[in-house]
Amino acid sequence: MPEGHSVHRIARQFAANFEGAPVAVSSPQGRFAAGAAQLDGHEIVQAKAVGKQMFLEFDHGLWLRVHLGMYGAWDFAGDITVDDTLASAKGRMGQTNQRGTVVGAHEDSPWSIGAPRRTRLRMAESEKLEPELETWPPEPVGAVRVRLLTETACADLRGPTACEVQTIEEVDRTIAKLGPDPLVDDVEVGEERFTAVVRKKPTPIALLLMDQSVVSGIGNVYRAELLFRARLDPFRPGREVPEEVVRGLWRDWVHLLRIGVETGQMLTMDDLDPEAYARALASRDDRHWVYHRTGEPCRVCGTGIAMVELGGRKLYWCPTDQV
DNA sequence: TTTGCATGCAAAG
DNA sequence: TTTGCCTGCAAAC
Repeated sequence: MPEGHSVHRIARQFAANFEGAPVAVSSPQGRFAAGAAQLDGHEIVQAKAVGKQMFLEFDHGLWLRVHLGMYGAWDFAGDITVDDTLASAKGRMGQTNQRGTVVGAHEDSPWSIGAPRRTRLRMAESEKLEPELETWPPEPVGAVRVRLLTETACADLRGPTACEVQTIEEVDRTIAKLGPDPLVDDVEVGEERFTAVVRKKPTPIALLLMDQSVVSGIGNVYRAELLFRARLDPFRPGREVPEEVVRGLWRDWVHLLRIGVETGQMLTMDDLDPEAYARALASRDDRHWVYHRTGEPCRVCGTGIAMVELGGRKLYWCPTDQV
């Protein structure tokens, strides 16, 4: 269940492991057989992420567009190398806590990015112990929509909302519909675009933050946390939010997205004191200000965290602090 | 053991 | 506005 940070990490994985070599493209599940045939045997020349969408450019000018949606995930296998920006996640892999649980198994790792998938993680661990028992290429697990396979690396996609072949014109059209992404667009230009749009709309700011045509990459977790960090009423119409507060939301998104891409986790309490922050890092249940904390006391004022369904998604906020 | 929920979107109705 | 995508997990039986 990825937000923008996961998709940028996936694109970096492809850039580090799949560019510049012929890729066997197949659809073990069958639903993408025609598309796979259009790409099979070509080289990936570029991996690009914009918001929650990822695009792989092949050497004959066709692109693969993937959107993971709620359930989608990529599983990587084989000789997967990570660049420096992903190395911290690799370092956490295989670490165990006192109960023997793999720390970070729910988080993005070099081997699995997207909705939680444990199967491939276990395979990656057993591989270290008994590499001679591993088969290559690995047997597809579940409904694999598309498999990208080089001599040394394998990527399986399951459960995506979107997986299609596009021309460059179609890619451009898709991207044109998206709001600014701090890791794609110049952050100053992005701030102006975001601020101008928000300040015109009568729509509640909570809905605008989730609107991918207003700003790219924010999902339900980051939405709730950004609003709390700004101490902003989620229902305030965009055009009634003071300009400096709107700009602050954008700048905080730039900040949180960078942390998310670096760590593979949606860390939103970095403004805590160091001790509390360390506790938050260590515990999955203690990680957010308001997200998924209905009825629990606000970490600042103690008021019960409120929740309503807005636009089909759950919105969490502190009715006392967010005004 | 079963049920329902979930970090999201697009297509169908 | 509703449905489908797919799967892991937590909560309820």
